Amino acid sequence: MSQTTINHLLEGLNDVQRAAVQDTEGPVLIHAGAGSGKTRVLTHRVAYLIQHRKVNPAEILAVTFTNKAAKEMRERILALASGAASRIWIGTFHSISARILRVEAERLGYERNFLIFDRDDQLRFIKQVLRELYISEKEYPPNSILSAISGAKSAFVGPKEYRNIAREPFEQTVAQVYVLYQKLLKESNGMDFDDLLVNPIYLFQEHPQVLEHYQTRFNYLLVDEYQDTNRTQYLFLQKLAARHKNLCVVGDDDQSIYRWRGADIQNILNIEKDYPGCKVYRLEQNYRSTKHILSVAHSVVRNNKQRLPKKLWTANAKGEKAKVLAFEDQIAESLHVVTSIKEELHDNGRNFCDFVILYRTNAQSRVLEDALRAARIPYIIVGGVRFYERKEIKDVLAYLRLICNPKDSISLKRVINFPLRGIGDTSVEKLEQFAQESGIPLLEAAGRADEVESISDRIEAQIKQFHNLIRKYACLRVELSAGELARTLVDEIGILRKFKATATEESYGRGENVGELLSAIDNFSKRHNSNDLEHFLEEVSLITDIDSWDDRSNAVTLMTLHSAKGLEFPVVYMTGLEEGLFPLSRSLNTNEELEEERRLFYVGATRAEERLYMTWAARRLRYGEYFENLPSRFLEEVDDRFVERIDFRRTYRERPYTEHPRGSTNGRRQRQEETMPAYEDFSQDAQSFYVGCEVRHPSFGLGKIVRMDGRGETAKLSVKFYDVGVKRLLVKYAKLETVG
DNA sequence: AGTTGCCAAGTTTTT
DNA sequence: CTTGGCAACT
Repeated sequence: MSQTTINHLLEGLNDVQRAAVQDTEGPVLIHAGAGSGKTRVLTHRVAYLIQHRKVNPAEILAVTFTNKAAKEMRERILALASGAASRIWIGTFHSISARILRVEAERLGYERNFLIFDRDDQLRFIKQVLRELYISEKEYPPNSILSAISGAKSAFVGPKEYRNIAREPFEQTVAQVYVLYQKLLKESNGMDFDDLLVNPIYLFQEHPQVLEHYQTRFNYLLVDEYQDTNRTQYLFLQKLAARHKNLCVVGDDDQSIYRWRGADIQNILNIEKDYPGCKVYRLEQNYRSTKHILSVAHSVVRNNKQRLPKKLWTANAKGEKAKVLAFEDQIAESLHVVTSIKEELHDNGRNFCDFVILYRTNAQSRVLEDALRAARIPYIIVGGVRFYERKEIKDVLAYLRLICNPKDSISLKRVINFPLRGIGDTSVEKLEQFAQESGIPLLEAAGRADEVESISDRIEAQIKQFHNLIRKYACLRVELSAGELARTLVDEIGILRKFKATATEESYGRGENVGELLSAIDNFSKRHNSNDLEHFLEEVSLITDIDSWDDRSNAVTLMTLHSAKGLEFPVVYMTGLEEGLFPLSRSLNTNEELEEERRLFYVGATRAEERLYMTWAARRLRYGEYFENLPSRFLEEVDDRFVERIDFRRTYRERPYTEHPRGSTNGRRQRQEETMPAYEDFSQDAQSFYVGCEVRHPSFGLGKIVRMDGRGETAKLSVKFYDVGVKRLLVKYAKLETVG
């Protein structure tokens, strides 16, 4: 490759970036602050490896956080390097593992056409296990058990180890379920998301020659968003890098926001210990945001104790001060966001796609949507109910999955009576029992329904018909493309006609969704020039909303703060900045959780290039009830040098402090007085409680309010007592007094 | 077997 | 305000 090309690769990089690109051998850790051009470093590094170090592209493995990021990286590398770059493996941990496991599945006792089960399927399995064990779902909620199992897998704790460390009754129950859950998954020839990460490690442990193959195969490893890897992912990388140690990880401890999902911040904090001789680079120049925006982000995140000291800087302009806007309620908030967008469009000549509206929880999107729709502003919403998780979509997919994988009993149970065939729960149970006794998959049992005495002839005929239907399509699969097959199937089971016949707006939408699914499959068939239904199903199970988010369409984007990671927008609205919502009240129990919320704020703020708006509402409708809110503590952590604060609330008459009969006089109380809007009946409260307030209860002792629903004497409080834990109390009845 | 309607519960965040 | 689960209908 010519010298000019190499220079071209290094041109326009700053000194640190250039050094990080050229330092290709051995372990490298790149601390990359928000907007510091880390994607640039990664892509240039890959291109540099190929062009300058003459590395075979097929030896490079690049791991990203989302499929979308993978796609982008591939495009950018292709632009820099030759077409050979298409042979690089780029993907998420999940998609890469799936790709490896497709080849190696049989070594682990799975079939190659194993399926990937999503959360919904996982819950069905858990429920089935609970039923078998006669464990009550009330006592042990399937959701909690699932999170426990998922947590264990993220920490690479298998069923046996889990059983050994399980102490409390809940954990022991989980241990029991865990074993059977895994057994059931395997019998269905399926893996859940976590298995995709765990199984390659088992594979490497049990088959050293396989590990060796992949170690040689992937000579250069690059990992993006390293701060959000978990223990299992760490082990995966460790195994692969053990020989050559050519591991380059890029991350930012301030942007670690997936601790709740098992991400282990130690992975980044300890990498220098784990990889002796590891080179460390710090990208601290930000190219994205104005000085003011960076200062806002920094003022908040600097309050975290668990963090590597650092400060981003930028040569960009100071820009406008960020805005902190207060509103009466969530309606006023969303209306103002719309007004502000219109102003920006008009005054600054922006496009719809320049805006993003961020929020902490998906439930907050509805009001914003309403306001945008009323103003006829086009918007795209990322997240919420995912397309591939909609009922009608999952039903059609369940057919396709069953056709691909006759062992998939979960899918079978989903569709055996959809559309209605008169095969009820009791018949399915009988069939299941028969399958279990004979040790055959459920579908095969369906084919032999005549052997089950207790099933009536009429139902038996229905079951057999269903069985034949699946068999027919299993055969057709060879002749038809995935698209044709799905279309024929949907036609035969007549669900589109059914949706049409129901003629409600809802069923109409469902029909449309199924139509959309069919064209997605068609598209896939064309794009891949293959009739491989399995590949489609795999892609579908690993796809996320952010992956399909189309940033070219000209619309305002709405998404959660979590989804926003890695993206940037000229104008950012961070909404719902209220104590209890952001930071979320559930995160106030431990400092670790609070710090994660703070990092989330940091991620949100650093998405902004030019303008940052932060809004909060004094009252917000939640669970169909209005809640009183205080502004988020994060807003108070920001210095007024960087923000302008505007209160859009109608000014109520000032309420003299003394009107509160028993108002205490500590500092906290006062602060609340300043920020709390005065309401008609507020002065009648015997006492004022607020989240974070310390209280005394005659029998529970001292505690702290962690949540407050409603106000006045009908308010419901969650109080975390230092001795007895969290209790739910009604102000009216509990004899609580404030401490101060 | 399937439909309707009531009640309870719940929301973090997602690969 | 929504969703899911369950019970009591048709």
